[in-house]
Amino acid sequence: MKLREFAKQLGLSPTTVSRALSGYPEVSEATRARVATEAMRLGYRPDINAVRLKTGRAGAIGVMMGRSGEIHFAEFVSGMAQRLETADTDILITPITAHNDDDEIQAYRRLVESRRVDAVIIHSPRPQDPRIEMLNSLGVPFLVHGRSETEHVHAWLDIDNEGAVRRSTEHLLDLGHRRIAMINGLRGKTYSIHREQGFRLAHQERGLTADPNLMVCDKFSDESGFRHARSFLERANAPTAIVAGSTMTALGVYRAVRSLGMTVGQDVSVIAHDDVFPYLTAENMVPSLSTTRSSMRAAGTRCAELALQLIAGRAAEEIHELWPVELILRESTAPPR
Amino acid sequence: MKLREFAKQLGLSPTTVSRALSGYPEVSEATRARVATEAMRLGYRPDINAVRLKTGRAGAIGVMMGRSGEIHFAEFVSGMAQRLETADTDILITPITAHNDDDEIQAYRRLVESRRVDAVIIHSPRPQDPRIEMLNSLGVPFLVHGRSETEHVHAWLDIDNEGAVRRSTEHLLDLGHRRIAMINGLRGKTYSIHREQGFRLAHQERGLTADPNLMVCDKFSDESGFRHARSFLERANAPTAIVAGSTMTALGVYRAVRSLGMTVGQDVSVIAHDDVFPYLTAENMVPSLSTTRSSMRAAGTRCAELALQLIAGRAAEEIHELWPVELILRESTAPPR
DNA sequence: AAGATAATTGAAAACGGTTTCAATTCATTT
DNA sequence: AAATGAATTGAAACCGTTTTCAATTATCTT
Repeated sequence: MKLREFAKQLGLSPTTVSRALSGYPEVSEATRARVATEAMRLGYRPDINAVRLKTGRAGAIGVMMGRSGEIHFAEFVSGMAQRLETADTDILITPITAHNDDDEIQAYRRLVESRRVDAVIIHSPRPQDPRIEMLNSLGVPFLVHGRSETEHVHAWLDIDNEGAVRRSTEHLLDLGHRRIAMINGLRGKTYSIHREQGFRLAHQERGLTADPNLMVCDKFSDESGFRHARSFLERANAPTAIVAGSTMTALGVYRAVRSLGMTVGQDVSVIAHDDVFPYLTAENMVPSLSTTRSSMRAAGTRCAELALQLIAGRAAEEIHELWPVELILRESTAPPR
Repeated sequence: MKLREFAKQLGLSPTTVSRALSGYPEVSEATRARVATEAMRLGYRPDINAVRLKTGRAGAIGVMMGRSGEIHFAEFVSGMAQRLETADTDILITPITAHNDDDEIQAYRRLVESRRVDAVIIHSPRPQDPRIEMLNSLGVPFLVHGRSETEHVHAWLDIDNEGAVRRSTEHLLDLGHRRIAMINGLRGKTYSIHREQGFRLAHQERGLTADPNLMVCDKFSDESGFRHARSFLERANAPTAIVAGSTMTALGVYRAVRSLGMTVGQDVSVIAHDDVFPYLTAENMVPSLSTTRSSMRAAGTRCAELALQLIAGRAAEEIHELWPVELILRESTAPPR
């Protein structure tokens, strides 16, 4: 059903009906109520594409999705959805399939220049991330989930990765551990750099030096956790504690520890960062896993809110949120043997 | 830049430019090439909303996302993206937040009646799923990932859940197990029913009866795997083998087995269904996990393809794909003690 | 009750493309 | 060279809304 037709059935002009449905003030309450009721009854709903064309608003936020099945992705998007369902705003998923930066830039251009989205959210930036300058020059509101060191203005929300790992490492050092390994995230990402910084700082504060041979970067997966932990623990001068990048990594670490006939929380302490996945909880692991915790879902919800604010005109330079991280001690960390 | 302006710069009419870019045959090759080059150079790109309005095609496929962080979701969508990136078709995520069917139906109406999407994909249907009749009556092309028993016509793609569990169970029975437990998926979903059927059939074929006390339904998570396995194994007449719903469930099952001082593959056999997540591989578990395997990402890719075919006009009644499942035996299944 | 003001309503012009139909150009045939 | 048909191009209508501006109706003053 079209507006024309619907308006005629009501004996009103399309103008008035449009105004009534869009909440304009100059329409009488009686009329508005009648229009709303009838729209429901007759099932009239504006063609969103006409609305978008006319208003210039796409009513959608774009999210870039990396090629590799990202474990965080579903939680983040689900969090976004929670905020956006009352905002009549859609979530548009765009795959980043590109192998070179140029292809990636084309993907953004497509989104923005053809007016598919009003704002874009990008993840896991690098310190000098070309995407940020790109989006800036495209003139589209965008939010960075994570941080970058680029001088270009950008709104961002990040968790305190440095503080998180600093605190986990301090905790392990306080327990008496002196050889601590870290299985970090992907090399080059800002969050990995921050985590490494936290790791080093905790050591420095105590006059110690983090051992570069005990630091490694890799993707967050059970398999990489296993492989690296195993390699660490088989060395002559094996670490007595391991800082893992995610609960999934920790899973592999646990496995590696067991596979060598050792016990987590006794022979080796393990602590990890937990993004809070409903299907894998640190508390339930055996032994329960000490973590730094920050909900990925909550980040998604907040990022959606901030993106809406950007669209509404809030300045990017005033949107910088650094979320603290909870330290939760459980059974997997204890003094070294 | 608008079409008018761009066309003027080229000294052509908007008509010709539009045709050149849309690949219509009646435009000379020379002109087409020039238009394409200049579009690239000057950065012209049609406003997608105008195109959508005029052509009536939304250029997007809608995917419903359950509220609870679904572990399968990212992989499925990522698979879809792989197919859709060359089809100039977007993926629209819509949260199903509804607690009652009515809200859910409203969500579909919104998608379809306001022409946001050309097709919809729904997941995990129940045997009598009201969504199917709903989408049918809305007249939108839709694809069901999973199966339903409704008499309403619908296109679907499903894996052979019954066959998968039948084969895993047969395998366990062949090894000599007689008390086998199953930790199934969510109650009421068709896939859970099919799996239960496979479980029962494998028993029946051998003149045995599946024990209803050893069958339970729950969500796929590490935690539920642990809880149920634990409860099974603590019973007087404990099972010697467990069929788990997912690798995540299996993780919990492994944990439960260990927590009771037993060993997977020796005291208890475990087999699970594996949707193939890049961050958690059955092969790497210790002991490596026997599975029935079917790639969720591949399903996403194929569902996207089928959705495009539906949009192109292919009849729903001729789209029914039942995917076989691989049985992969590893170390977690062995004869009972 | 008339005049002024405020509250509602409607007509028509966009928004930026696509597509129908008609006009023009070009190549081919006689 | 004229006639014919094919290949290109363009003018204008239209997709379904929103919004500007003008017109109408209701309410309030005096």
